[in-house]
Amino acid sequence: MEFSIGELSRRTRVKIPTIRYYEDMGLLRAPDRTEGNQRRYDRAGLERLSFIKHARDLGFSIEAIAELIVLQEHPDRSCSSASHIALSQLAEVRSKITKLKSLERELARLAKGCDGAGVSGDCYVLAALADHDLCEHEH
Amino acid sequence: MEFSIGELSRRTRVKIPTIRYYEDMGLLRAPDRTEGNQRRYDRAGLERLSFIKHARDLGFSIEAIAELIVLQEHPDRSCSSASHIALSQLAEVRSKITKLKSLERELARLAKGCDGAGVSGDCYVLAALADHDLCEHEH
DNA sequence: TGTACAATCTCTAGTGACTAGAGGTTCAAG
DNA sequence: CTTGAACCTCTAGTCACTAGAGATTGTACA
Repeated sequence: MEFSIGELSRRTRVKIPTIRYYEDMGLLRAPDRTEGNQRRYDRAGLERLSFIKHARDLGFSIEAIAELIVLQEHPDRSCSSASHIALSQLAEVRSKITKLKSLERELARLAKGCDGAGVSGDCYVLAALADHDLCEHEH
Repeated sequence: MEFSIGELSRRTRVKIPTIRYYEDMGLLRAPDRTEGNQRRYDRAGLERLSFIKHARDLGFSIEAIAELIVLQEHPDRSCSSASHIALSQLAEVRSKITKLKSLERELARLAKGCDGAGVSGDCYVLAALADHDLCEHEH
């Protein structure tokens, strides 16, 4: 079973330039080529790219994914760093959520103060941005 | 009252290269210079930069901030676009929160499956990333 | 007034994770 | 054998900065 890069792209929903980018970054092995120099992937390539896609969707960085791939290729090594990577990603996601929630509160308050009907000289959005004291919380 | 760029940076907690970047981007007016070509800011510059910092902290893009500044400088114009900008920023923040919450659930599950004690051949984190069927939800 | 040295200047290049486009070549169906 | 979709490489652009080189200036202290 052999796939062109387009076929691989369709199956994984990863765009073609992104696939080539992952190859450049060393996440994907350079696949075999046709005589005319076009990439031909096999099942292993498909699985590897699915792994990468899945990890990217979960917000892992390219660097973290590279580490995870090394672990995957050495099934005898301790997986403590895999666990560590996942936990720190989780911590990061949680801290982002916390921050965004505070932004949400602030923005909702801001937006409620202005219905867009007046002139900008009276606009609460602009006033609040200019004067931090109008904020309820620090951010 | 005159500030050097360093003093302005200290007061606003915006880094010096970032201040110069905002000037390049047209968010900050080019301030007066000393004879030796160093920037000297006044109160207006400080207030403008505080406005920008505040908006950036709330996640507004440079482009959106530029629009807000135009409105600020024309107090007679309708503020409907200010309201629109704030509302769409709010919508974006909310959609990010939703996405991150779903990632959080998935990552928590992933991390719980591996305590980091085993070898990576048995690692649930790696297995789950390789096989999407092990996920509870689509993402 | 001299001298250190911290602060500032401009400029280029790098970050992460792609995306867009130019200009050329190859594959596969009819 | 022809057509045209798909592929190739390469460069440059995105966003909002950040880092560093190499030169100049401002200021506090002796």
